[in-house]
Amino acid sequence: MTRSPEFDRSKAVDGALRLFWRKGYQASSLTDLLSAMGIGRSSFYATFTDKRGLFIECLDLFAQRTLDLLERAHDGLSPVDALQAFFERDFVGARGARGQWGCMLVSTVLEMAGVDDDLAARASRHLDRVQQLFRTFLQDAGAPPPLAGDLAALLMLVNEGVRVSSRREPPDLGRLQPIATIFRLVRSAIANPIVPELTREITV
Amino acid sequence: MTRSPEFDRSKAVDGALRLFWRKGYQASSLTDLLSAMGIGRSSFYATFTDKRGLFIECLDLFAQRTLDLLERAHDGLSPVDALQAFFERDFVGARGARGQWGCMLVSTVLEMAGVDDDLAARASRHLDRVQQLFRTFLQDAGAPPPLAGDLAALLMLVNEGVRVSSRREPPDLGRLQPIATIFRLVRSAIANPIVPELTREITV
DNA sequence: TGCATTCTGGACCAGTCGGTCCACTATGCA
DNA sequence: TGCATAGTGGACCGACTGGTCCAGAATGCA
Repeated sequence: MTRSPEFDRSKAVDGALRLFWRKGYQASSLTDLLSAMGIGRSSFYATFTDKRGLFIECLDLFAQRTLDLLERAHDGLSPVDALQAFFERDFVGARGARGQWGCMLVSTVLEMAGVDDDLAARASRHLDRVQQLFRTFLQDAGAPPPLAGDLAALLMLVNEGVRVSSRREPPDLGRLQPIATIFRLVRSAIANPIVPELTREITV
Repeated sequence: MTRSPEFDRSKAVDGALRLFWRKGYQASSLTDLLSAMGIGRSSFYATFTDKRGLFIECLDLFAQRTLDLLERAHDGLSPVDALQAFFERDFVGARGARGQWGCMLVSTVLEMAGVDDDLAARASRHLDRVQQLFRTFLQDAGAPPPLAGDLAALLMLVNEGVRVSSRREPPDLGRLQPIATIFRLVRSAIANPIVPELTREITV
């Protein structure tokens, strides 16, 4: 056992994560990755198995950070306020970084579905965990379980949409408006009983 | 002027569109494209400029078809019913084709943002046109213009989310539920005045 | 100091990419 | 029938892909 403990592994992973996040899997060439990580080719293959293996590590890390972010928003805010803050962060938070790059989980589902289904499924499972957290928050806010489930599924759709939308130019502040709208509707749905005559049978 | 009028150009474009739609731009290799189009390499470059040029043609065609689909749904249905039918179609319509492949415009925004920004912007502009159509429908349904604009933006977010979600397995029928939920809320918002105390300042 | 060990820059590999080119085929007209 | 022309299969190209390999640099220990 000699020689220094190599380079800073977690720093390298972080650099890779940022590149994958911004450009996706296929468009991130190994050469790009190496310079983003600040390491050489051999160090790369000595430390990680694959480009694909590294991607999986980044994907899992991204998911964990997202869950942490959401849970941390819960401190000091009411459940629904925390959710709304989480959604708004995608547009205004940390300009130039997470605010513009959308959600790596969503991008991965879209990029890899039909190309590498295992990767797509992995990202999809992470999204399910996020949706579960939405559901918990909504129940904490007083929504009865079935309604909480419905609204959580709806919020996940909106979330996926937000992440797509945040990649469209320009990062207009007006894009915050639909988030305000959906949360107005959600608060109203929790506060008021449903109005049955406005529902409509699903036509299949 | 001799020789037959080459192959069936529009059939070839259609084959390419289906491949691009399913696998995205980068993952569709030229070899895949040629076999999907049923033509040879030289015929390809004699007829189209580029892989990229063909992609643009397919993207525009896809957008036009989407707009047509939406307008055609307006025949015989109320504006909001037409919108809801359009959304539901993404999950149940034409199983195995449009039902599973999401929206090429949305996928393109995500895949190309930061990689080929011109393509991403082109897809984004098409999405704007779709959103305008949403707005028109909502105004036809009696929503005052500002509300119609808000709801159209929200529906576009949900639409983008739906297209992402439709690529996640399994194509569970339960995924229809959030669509029913959002349209219940939308109908309610059009029918009832807003409840001001439920709104909340946007925190920037 | 000198050895053993670990790490790394960069040459190198086969495979694939999008794109070009040309010899050949199939056709319509004289 | 034979020529001119339009269309095409497939060999070929340089560039780049992800991945391997090895010679040599850098280190800790004796």
